[in-house]
Amino acid sequence: MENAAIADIFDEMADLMEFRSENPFRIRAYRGGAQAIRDLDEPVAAIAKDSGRNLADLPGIGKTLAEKTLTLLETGKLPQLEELRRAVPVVVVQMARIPGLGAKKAAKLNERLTIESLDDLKKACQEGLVAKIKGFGKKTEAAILDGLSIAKQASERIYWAKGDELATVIGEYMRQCKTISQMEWTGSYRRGRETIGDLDLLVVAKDRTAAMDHFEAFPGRSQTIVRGETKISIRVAGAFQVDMRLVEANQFGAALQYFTGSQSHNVHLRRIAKDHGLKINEYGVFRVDDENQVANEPIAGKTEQEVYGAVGLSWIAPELREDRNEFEWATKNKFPELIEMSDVVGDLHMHTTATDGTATIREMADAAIERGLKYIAITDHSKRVAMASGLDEERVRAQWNAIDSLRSEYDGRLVILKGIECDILEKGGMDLSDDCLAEADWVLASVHYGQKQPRDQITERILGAIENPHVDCIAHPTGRLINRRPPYEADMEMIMKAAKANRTMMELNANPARLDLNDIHLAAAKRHGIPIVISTDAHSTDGLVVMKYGIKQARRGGLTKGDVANTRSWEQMKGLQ
DNA sequence: GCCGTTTTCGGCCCGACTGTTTTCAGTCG
Repeated sequence: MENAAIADIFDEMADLMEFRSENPFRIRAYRGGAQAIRDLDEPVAAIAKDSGRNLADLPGIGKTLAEKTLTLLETGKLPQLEELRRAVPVVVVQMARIPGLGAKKAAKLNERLTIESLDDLKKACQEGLVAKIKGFGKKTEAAILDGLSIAKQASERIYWAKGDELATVIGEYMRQCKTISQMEWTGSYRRGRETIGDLDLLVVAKDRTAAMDHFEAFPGRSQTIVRGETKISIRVAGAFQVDMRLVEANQFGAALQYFTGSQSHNVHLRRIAKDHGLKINEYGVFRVDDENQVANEPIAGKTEQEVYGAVGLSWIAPELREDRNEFEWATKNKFPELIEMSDVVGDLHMHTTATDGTATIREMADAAIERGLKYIAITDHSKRVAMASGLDEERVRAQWNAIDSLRSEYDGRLVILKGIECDILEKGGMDLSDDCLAEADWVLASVHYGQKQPRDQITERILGAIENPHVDCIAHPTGRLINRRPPYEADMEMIMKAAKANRTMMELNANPARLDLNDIHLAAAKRHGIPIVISTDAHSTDGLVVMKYGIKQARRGGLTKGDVANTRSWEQMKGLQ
């Protein structure tokens, strides 16, 4: 059983325990355990097998969760989970996803009314039955009816790239509001998570009412969820939630830290503050005396640097704030110097009109020069990908000849490499002959068919490609599409060991729907010492723009310039192959 | 359920907003 699957089970247990009003700290412990296992950069199964190590030594995992993990590894099942699933009706879980309803209210509704589906709930609201229950009223009833229609949309997380577009549009609109003197996006968007659940804007404004009015007048707004003294939430583009918080200028750093999260990062930071006799909230850092009295005046808060500095830590890049290794690094002030967009000098995965791209080699080359790149590899599909009219050996050689004759024209400006994205066949082996692959400057190997093969089979296929001496890099190594398609069942630990042993690189595909490898895998690859290649997989000249999303993901994985191969010149790259 | 320079019990991050309340629970982040 993979780490992610075990983590999902602990998370589900935490969710279900909420419906049973269990001790909230016990619930938090399960969530903490889930995160600890999800964030491991090695398989928990490997630790369990190692007689010299103990699962309970992992932070956040104690005796109980260690035992449950072992049970899951051995049997694939957990009796306590089955029990919880039986105890909590599915419809209650569904109800709790409606904005405004939580576990407690959903459980109460189920207890007082006969509700077996969301349709039953709708009917109960329409008949006025909900408003009669103690603790519920007319407004809650109306809110549930409203929430029912957007429950699915509202709970959907969007790609970071899509969030980036929205944030840009809203940001430009908000900048027209003259009373706003300071403004910054916070939350998971600032941390660069691959998906975004909502957007959070932090603002300093002289006239708060005017700032809120301006926000509420955003042309894309469909609804105002709440509006108070310091916080307003609206829905835009259908059901997507955008929050704005107003703070004083001397609180900006504290609020920025607070709202950037992650939640578990904040919990950890506040615990450290407590040990220092301090208290951190969104208004600043405050001294707490022996009597537990909190001082009126903050000792820090204007900048994030001040806030972290107050507890003896150096500033932590938002991409690292997931309560993984960042506090250890901050204590020693030994952070990885995270990669920057300007470090990238080459792009080694792109398509042309020869297969499913929309631009010619020349157009891609010109676009690459405009972006300041020094080299690109043209990597069209191989023949197995018939849908994209993949290249057979004759056509790929013709393309390489064309590249040869273009080279002099681009001499000194851009190196164009003869590449291929060669399919790893379902039955194993490469789609083009070794003789052919040997003629290429750059060979990507990737799985497009038979993605649902069992673990052993698909792992073997990928291992075969890694061991092929002509293959330079494994493209989109897990095949996942965010929110749409799960990763291959492949054994990533085995794949990484083989990649290291065979000097095969691994791709971070920067397409916002892929971002493959993910942050955890990137950290694992770094631990193994495998060079990562960040590539756009562009199918048009505009497609080259996605490199920035890859950089964001790489930073979350803790990668430095040195960890990423295409920050080197092509001459130096050849040494890695 | 986890954890320990307060170590085997007793804590566990912190606050805004809403609705239905007459002082607070639930939800959300």
